Amino acid sequence: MKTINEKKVLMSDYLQDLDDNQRNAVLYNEGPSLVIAGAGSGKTRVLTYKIAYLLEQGFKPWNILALTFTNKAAREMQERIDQQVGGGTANYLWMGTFHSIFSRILRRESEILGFSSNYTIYDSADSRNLIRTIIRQMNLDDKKYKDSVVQSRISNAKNYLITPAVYAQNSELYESDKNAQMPAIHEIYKYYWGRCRQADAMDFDDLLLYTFLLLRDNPAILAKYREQFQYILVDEYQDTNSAQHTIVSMLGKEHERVCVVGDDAQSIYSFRGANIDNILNFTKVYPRAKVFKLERNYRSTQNIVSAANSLIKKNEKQISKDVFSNNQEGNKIKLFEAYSDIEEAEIVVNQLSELIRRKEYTYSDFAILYRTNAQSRVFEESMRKRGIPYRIYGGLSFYQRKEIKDAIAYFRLVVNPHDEEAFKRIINYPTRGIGKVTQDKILEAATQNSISLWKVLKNPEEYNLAINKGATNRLLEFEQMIHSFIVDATKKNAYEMAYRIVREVGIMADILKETSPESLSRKENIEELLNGINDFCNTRLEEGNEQVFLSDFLSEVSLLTDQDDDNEEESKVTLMTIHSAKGLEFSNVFVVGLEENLFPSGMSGYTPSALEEERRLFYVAITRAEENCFLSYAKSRFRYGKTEPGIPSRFLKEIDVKYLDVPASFTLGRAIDNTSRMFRTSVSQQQQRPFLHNESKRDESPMHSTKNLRRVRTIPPSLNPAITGDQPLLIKGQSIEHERFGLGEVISVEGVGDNAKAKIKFQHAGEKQLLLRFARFKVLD
DNA sequence: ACGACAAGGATTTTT
DNA sequence: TCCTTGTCGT
Repeated sequence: MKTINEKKVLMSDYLQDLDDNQRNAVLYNEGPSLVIAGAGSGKTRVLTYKIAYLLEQGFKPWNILALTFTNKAAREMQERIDQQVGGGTANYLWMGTFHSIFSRILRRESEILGFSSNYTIYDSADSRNLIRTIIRQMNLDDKKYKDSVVQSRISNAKNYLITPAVYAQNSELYESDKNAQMPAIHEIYKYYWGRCRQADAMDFDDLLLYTFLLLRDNPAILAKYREQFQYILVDEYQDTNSAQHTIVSMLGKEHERVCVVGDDAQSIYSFRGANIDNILNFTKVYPRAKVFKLERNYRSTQNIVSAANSLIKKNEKQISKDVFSNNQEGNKIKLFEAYSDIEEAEIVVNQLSELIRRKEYTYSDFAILYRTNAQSRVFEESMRKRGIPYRIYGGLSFYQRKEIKDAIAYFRLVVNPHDEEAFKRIINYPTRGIGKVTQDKILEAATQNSISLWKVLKNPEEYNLAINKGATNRLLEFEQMIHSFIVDATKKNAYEMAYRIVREVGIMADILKETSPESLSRKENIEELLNGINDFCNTRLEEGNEQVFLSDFLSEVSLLTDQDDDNEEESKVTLMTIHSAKGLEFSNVFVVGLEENLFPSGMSGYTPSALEEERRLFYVAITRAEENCFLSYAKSRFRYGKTEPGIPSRFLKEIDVKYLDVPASFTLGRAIDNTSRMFRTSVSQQQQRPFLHNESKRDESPMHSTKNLRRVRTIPPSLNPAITGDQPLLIKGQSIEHERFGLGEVISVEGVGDNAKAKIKFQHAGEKQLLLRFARFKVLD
């Protein structure tokens, strides 16, 4: 079905792997270009081939800036480029997420902005907590000032490059805040800004905003990066916010070798500040821009593509395009109607098992996509009953678990003692008799004097901390403990430090004093974390770094989320939200819960622009399917502890009916049938409900404990036993197999014993310098 | 300092 | 209904 295959491509003929439009997009590099890449049209292929082509044309990898939204996308692209150009060249590309690339720049240039190069990155929980603290300290009514709302307003401001000073002078913002009963937001923002600076911390939005300020206010620095980034590529341009858009324009200003790739029809992140106008207006901002449209869908059947087209046609705001498929016509999209959410799950699971039985699909060929995570439960239950293996995406990620955050908070404090959020998190965890009263006093003193909590702790007398002898001693003890870590952290490697901290600080002891299954899982998580740090160290050492510090680990980890590609062998049905499914594809897709007030979401307020985004979301959902797409809705649904009636989603009527296979009972446009709602609460419902929750509670913990842990590999930290002797282990010309880099040949060896290094040329991973003490490999001949 | 209990809220979430 | 957060009593 796929006309383009994934085989390794030779330099000379890879362009033949592209269709005309793709090839034109790859070959045009004279000025700005916009590649409109319809769903399934080979967008990543164009990007990777383009970069390979640029390298071939003589661009140096470090002169190419390629920005993505996820680490995963960056990683995948890097791998694919590496396969094409080899030699490890791809490692020198400036390729990564906006946030990781910008944080790299900021660490380098931090001083001029008044930050240290070890600045902490606050995640959104940190920033929300700080905002909550500030609201309280300002004696504002936290009923009116909801931390999440304030946070999102501040975040929005930052995404539009509005600093606190500018915010305070903007009457429009003030009016809007006043109307929302929150006239003091500009002040909260001001304090929040100052507090982050005192803490030597940036939140995610700051990484963009400070990059902008850096470039705007320092012509020499701007010139330097303009010169460095000779070519700029941006993936998923429809998801960029104003800050990202502006920074890209600044960097690309002179040469305008800017290529952005995206699909306006798949813009589904406006709630995170993404501005669809960035892609819609690209040609206005860059009048010379050449537009390439990739309209051939290689993924889905004609029916699926046509159905999706007929839906998205209803949107006003879009770039005209004519996506088509030359694949088989395929089956119509089948619509299922269910009485209840439970029945919906039954129908879906039945259909799924039937297809597996008949048509040689395996579990991993199926995805169940929904609008909200809460919808997963019934499907889980249904599949569990039938013994169908499944995997749920979403929920708490590894790095959001309490024990992991606790441990990392210690690491953070050691690397940057001014980190307020880390400080507050662990000052009394594990319990060491520093209670709320003492903490509040420290916080007050720090706020009054505009300094970090750590400075107060270092110098309690100077700030007249009115605390008793006992508390003073305990604070001193804490300070000394952290101090001793700080001293070591610039000498010892990250793993050693982390291990020591986790043990000495008493986190492990605290976890182990319980014996529940949960605490076992917590212990395992901490171990995973340590193993991950160990892995991280080893990788860095193999790459030739002399030493790897805790700060090195932290600067990476704060921008990681574990959108793991899980290497699970077992085939499983995928359950996820539509948002998380973007970019993925499955043979068979079920899009469920197509009801008013759910999809489109009731929270959207049904404003025209929100509805358009919901519609795009539906478009994304349908276009995930390669062969079969199924839609379903339930006439009643259990939500927030109550059963609620469901009306078929308006979107169902928007798909041209000729691509649909609808049940006899379903009349498009019909008003809901009142009688059918009444059935919902009858027998089966009431018996199944409690059963469902008991079951899921019991079974979920093992599922969750193993879930998401795959990010870090569990390899025991051991030195390579073969290397401990003094004799040279490797000789030039030998073949080895490395655990991560695969087959390779020894090019040269230098040093002996612990310091022995070898240069290895790997078949796929390019040339690498390995410190043999740490490298994990075996000699082949 | 911690457990028990009530109250309130409840999309989506690449970093 | 479930989760998080805050308060109260010990």
